[in-house]
Amino acid sequence: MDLVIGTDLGPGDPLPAEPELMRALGVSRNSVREALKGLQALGIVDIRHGYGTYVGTAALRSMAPGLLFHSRLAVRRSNPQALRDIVEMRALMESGLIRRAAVELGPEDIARLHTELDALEADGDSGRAGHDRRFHELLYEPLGNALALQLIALFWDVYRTTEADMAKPRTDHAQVVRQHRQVLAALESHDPDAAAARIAEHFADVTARIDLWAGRSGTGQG
Amino acid sequence: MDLVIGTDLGPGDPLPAEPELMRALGVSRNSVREALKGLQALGIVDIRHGYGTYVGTAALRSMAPGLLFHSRLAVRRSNPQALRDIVEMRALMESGLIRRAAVELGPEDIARLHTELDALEADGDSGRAGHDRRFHELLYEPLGNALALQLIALFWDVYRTTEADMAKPRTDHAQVVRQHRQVLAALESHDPDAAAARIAEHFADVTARIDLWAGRSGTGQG
DNA sequence: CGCGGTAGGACGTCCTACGTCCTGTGTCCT
DNA sequence: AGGACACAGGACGTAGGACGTCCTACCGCG
Repeated sequence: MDLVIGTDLGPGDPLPAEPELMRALGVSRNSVREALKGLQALGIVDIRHGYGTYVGTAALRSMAPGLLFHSRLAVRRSNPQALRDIVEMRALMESGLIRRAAVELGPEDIARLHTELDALEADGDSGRAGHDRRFHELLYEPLGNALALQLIALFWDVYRTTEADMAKPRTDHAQVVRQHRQVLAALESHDPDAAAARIAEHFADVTARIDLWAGRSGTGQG
Repeated sequence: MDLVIGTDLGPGDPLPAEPELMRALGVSRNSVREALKGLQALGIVDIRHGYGTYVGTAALRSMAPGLLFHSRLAVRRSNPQALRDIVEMRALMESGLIRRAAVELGPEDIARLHTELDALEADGDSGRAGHDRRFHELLYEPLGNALALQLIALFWDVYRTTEADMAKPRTDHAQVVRQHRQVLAALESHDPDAAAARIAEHFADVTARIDLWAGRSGTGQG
């Protein structure tokens, strides 16, 4: 890490090859590779077979496996708290950001959201995940906070994957579409409070679904 | 990861030794070690020299290096946006959580916060970081959201370390103490709105300090 | 001019050997 | 008998070499 920062390399730039790192750092190739493997896991470098090693660009996608692992472990032990925590963080972040979105989003942003929402409604339950995720992305993309985008995407992925591990009550597709439309309506009227309230409702439903699962499958406390 | 989840291991439990993993997975020790090194970076396993390998407990501390790396890289290139993003996320999370804290914290929690704040004031600028961090931890520890605690601690660490990289305007110690006391007062009167407002003020100051740095040292946009 | 084969670089995997750290056991000294 | 030290064993850490796979670039051939 210090080497990259010290040599003025930027995201996407190629790192020295393994043999050169061996000489530069005075260690064997095994150690170099293990270090790179660790950095790769953290998203600091991007290793491409037969091509080279490059400075990474996305910091947070890399922690999805770690978070996912612990969540799955918790769910596997019938402890719903990890899922509740994730949903609470999503609710906190989105409730705050949606206020900015209500103020800052322009007509073309709104139009894109309408398009995505129509696609979500049309696709039915099959292709649902993709459009739902994309909708939440489009909500906050114009705000210019790359970290927020990555965090929300991260938690979305972790939640969705973990959810798949548990035999959960089916989601009401029509209800999801309706809630999203209400959020969009609040955005169009540039009403931060209403938008935040709608988002809060959405997440309250999600939490309720987790409680339902916890009640019939787990201990309720782990 | 699948092996751990599949064999009903929990956090803290020991993993099979490297030779056994070689046999179980049918790969060489190098590959086993590189895989473990990646999992270690993600906080999924905890490797202890001469002792053994264990299932990890803290999921998020592991992504500090990655986030830290990208933030330092951004600051080094005079791009303050990464820092602004981090502070905005802290503000979003803490503003939301502080409302729950205002309602749920008991007298003994408040007492602990007073103690920590006194220590912060007494220590002056030298030991400041530790007490400031601990204060924010104590605020949200009773809420039972382990993920939130880890995220806040993570962002706190990343922000503090990155801040150290830039020649920044000094923080007004007395002002920090005063702001924290105001937050605590709002908590004692169980007033969520006031607490959230005080926290928002605190973070507004932090953001202002970043803008000051950006204005005199960077491009303002990278 | 276009296509396919070939050479080189870079990462992926494997094997072997030795070093370091920790623990448990056994012996020796007190 | 009790405690300190030495030793052996297990587990992770590091090193060096060899070969395989993937990708790119170059060159000859049609």
